[in-house]
Amino acid sequence: METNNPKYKGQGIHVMAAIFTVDHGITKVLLVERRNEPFYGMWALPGGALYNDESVEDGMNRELLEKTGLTVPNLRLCNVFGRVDRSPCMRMVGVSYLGVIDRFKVQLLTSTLKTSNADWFSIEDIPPLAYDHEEILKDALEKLKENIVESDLLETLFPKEFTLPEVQKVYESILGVTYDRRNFRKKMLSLDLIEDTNQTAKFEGKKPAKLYRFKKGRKQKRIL
Amino acid sequence: METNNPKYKGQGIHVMAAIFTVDHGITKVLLVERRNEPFYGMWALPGGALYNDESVEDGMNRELLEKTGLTVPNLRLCNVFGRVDRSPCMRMVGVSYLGVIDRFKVQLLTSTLKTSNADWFSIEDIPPLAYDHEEILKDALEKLKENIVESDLLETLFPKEFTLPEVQKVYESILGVTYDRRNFRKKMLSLDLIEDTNQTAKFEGKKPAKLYRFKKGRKQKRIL
DNA sequence: ATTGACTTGTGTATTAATTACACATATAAT
DNA sequence: ATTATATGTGTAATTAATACACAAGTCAAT
Repeated sequence: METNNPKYKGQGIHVMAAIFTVDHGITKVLLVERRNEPFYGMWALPGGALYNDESVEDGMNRELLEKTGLTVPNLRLCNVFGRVDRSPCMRMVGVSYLGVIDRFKVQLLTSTLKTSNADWFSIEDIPPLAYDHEEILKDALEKLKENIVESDLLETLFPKEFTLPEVQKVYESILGVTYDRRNFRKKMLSLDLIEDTNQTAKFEGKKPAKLYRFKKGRKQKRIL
Repeated sequence: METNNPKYKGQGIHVMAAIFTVDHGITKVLLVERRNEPFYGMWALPGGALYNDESVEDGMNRELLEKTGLTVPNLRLCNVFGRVDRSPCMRMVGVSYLGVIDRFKVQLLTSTLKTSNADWFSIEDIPPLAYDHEEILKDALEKLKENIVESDLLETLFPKEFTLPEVQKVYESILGVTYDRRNFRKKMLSLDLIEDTNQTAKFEGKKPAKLYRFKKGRKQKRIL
């Protein structure tokens, strides 16, 4: 077979994830600090080399768990990075994934075998990244804007109850726009996606906001 | 480096393209007949193994050219197929691309070193395909429906002049819907994407239709 | 040359969706 | 009690999408 043809020899697949969160109106991304060469000490998107005995998606989930302790639902393919020289050691094709999660509802591993730190960085203030991860992150942010209008990605951020001002703030942060509160509410309520829980919660400390939840068994829908 | 770790050894990347065309109102896809094992004699999406000295995109373009003689502009990433056992010989991660082209404006190579035939197949009547290409094609067709509303994909089908009934028929074929002629025309003309050439051509043999062309320097736009 | 069949081109009225906009209410802090 | 702040609510205006019918250019048949 072609395994011994030098044309194809020594290729590998690199998976990495851009996991976003919204923290008090600031869109942030999850980065890890490398404990090994190459790029020792630099920050990077969590990820690593794909094993032979796992699917690409399984590899992505394994790497995320190993390097950050997180299991992120609704991960989706983001892009493929295929430049010949994008990795200094061997020919690695990069496959990026996109996800969102509520950083306050998960516990981050800040040190693992291969990472010496992990943290959330404002997308306005990203340190220099290993490999071509700056390009990959920039691309993922564009895809995030296209994808956040999908209801199931939103549910990943709000798996239980949520208030409408919370949801609005997420959209405004990620998309970099502002919406009229009445129109946003009207739109969300008209989609038959969420239901009132008849409870209230304080979102930002003043008048209590109504709590909603996603309806069961709904279809994925475009929200905005 | 990790090259000798059996966990990562013997991985490869497979690129393949789902190239669509619309032929007299029928959506068709380009397939090639394999001249080699595995899957000898079966039809498959054009593609092959990525070389070490080429980017993923370059590899896709090379494979397309080698196996079909075509250069397809505006090729775009479609999906990644990462199951462990999707290729019988070695671990191959599949990367699929999506494109459209006017089959009457290109010359197809019907026999090459690795293919004994190439042809356009109605998407309603696809033969059994090699590897997991049936799944990949089905996925590509869904993505085509999402992507055909982009102006630059449309321009690949109509690089020079075109009539509005032609464009409408393409949409109706690919999306499987019908549009009111007046509303379709109004929408297309309102987008500031196309301009009148002040010429006419016969589209389907009766009253001559006006010829339009895409404006230069326009931005990509969502059409429907 | 006339007729019939076929396809293209055109405008308006209706409906639906989006946008713009102002005030009352619940809570916390003083 | 007063003040500050964030939440909840309805209606009018604008814009976009949809529904719909007839005239005109070409070709083929007579």
